[in-house]
Amino acid sequence: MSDKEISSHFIRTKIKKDLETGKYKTVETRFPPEPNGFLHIGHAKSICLNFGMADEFKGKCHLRMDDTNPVKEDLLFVEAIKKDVKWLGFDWKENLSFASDLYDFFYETAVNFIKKGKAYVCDLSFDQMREYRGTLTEPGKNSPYRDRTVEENLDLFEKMKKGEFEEGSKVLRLKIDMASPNLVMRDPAIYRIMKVPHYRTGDKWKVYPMYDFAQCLSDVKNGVTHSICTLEFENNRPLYDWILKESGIEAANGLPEQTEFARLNLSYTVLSKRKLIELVNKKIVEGWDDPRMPTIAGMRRRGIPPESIRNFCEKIGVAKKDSVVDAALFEHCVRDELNVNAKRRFCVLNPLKVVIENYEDDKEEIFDCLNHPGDESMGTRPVAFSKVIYIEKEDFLEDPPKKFFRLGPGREVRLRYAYIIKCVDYIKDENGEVTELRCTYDPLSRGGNAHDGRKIKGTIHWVSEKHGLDANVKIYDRLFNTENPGKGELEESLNPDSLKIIQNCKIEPSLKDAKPGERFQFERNGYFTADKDSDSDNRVFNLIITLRDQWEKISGKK
RNA sequence: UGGGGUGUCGCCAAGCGGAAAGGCACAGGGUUUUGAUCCCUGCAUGCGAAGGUUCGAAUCCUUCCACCCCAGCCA
Repeated sequence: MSDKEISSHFIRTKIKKDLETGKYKTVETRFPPEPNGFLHIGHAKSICLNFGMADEFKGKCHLRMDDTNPVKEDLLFVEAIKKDVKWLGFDWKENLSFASDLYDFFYETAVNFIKKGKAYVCDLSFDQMREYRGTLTEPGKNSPYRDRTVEENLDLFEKMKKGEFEEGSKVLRLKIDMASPNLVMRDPAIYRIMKVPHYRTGDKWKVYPMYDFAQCLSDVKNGVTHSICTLEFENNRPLYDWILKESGIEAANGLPEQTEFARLNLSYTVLSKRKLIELVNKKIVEGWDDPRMPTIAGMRRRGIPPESIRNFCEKIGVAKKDSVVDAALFEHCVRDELNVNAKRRFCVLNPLKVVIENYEDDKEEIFDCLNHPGDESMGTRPVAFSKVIYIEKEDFLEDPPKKFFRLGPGREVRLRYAYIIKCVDYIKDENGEVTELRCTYDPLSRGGNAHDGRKIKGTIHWVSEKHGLDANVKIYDRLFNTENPGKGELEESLNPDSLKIIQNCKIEPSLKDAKPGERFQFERNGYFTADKDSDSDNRVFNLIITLRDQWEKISGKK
């Protein structure tokens, strides 16, 4: 990729400047997911940004599990996250860490805050706490427990840790300013009692640190310089800075600095963890890796190449403006990648039988078909041809319009790589549905070119009845019908046709042992990959994405 | 009506005082044994609005408007 393709964004500009001015000697970033769900395309933006900046400036990027809430987190998610980051093409090397590894450090730091008179144990209930906090327009008031002595606080916090108090009865708070116009600074709670075992530390702890406390401390501890997060944490930045400064911690790389960017929103899908969990729990989709999900796992199963996700993340840019990226841009990136790398194959989705009357009954011919018409280095594969073949039902019309470049009574069409055929008759069943075509072929058109130079406008794909194999194909479409399904109930905007299963499709023999992860273009139909449930007895393909279809527009307009 | 942010083409997004990049989408046209790909062409006298400063403003100043975030012992 050449430099001119990469337009700069404000974070890259900032890092460059920080390095030039010597503010930081090195760049260390981090991607800090909470292991309470699967990663999605929105996370991919953050992953590409964080790992991307580290790579570009020869720094490091940490993968840190932000696990400070034992009731939500699970090892299952940790493993899924690691798999997804790796699949996307990033390597955290030795820099994998867990906030939970730092629990002792957090605790000691909290104790130091108490000793300095900067933190206190507060007995206010949830409701009282809310009352004392004030509102957006009115200042809060000091907690009656705010002036406990250092000794008392130390003793109480120690007892909290030992589990001597009920959950919810006490919290440890920072002593900042209850009148601050920024609610985050109104004596935020940094430790709460949770008598819940943690998936990594077991039942060692009865108190757990909260986000604001753990995030900045994890960052310094990791040696992070540029702490990149999303816009909603902008209000938390003063607290991030306050904690680091007041902690007095010396950092080899200098204190980390938080920079916020706008999270990704994509039209026609949802990216909030809550909504995604809802889709899974309500069984609207088959699971986190349902190919319709915007999760990394779903996209992987769908067949979307990781390169296209990375390219997409580069194309959308990084800024501070709330925005909704057009799903069409993502689709473009997927097609762009697949067009270059997917091998071409034949698959007839809705078979219509064609008998070539003047072709010898038992004759067979093998055609060498290009794996990629634009890239000869990808080679060829042999495809067998015979008297009876299948073509797409929609490639024949009884009464075709002038612009229909396919088959109709008396019309000619080219069978790709094979022969020119002409429809001489067709058979219908009692319902009036066309069930079989009778055609003749032009023996002098072997390979597809007419000997007399006549122009054949249409070219269609085909599969030999004798040689072809059966397959089931899952045709996926967007999960939602509305641009912003995030508003309102999910059910209201679901696309009822987001999954259609087509059975008894005909595929060419070379597709027999296609494996998940191998991606093909089924010519004229779209890009497909073998599903994880596919095997050589029961082949199942997933539609990754269709080809752009000009005909759809032309015919739709008439 | 507290504080923090953001407003440049339908959707993203460069630009940072010298005179509106690029991508997607869309619309034309060309090539084509995938109605795919590819290749041309078009697409903001305008930068949320109004004033002002300047020879010159999307870029500086003033006022206004719109939208987003914050009152979890979530992250």
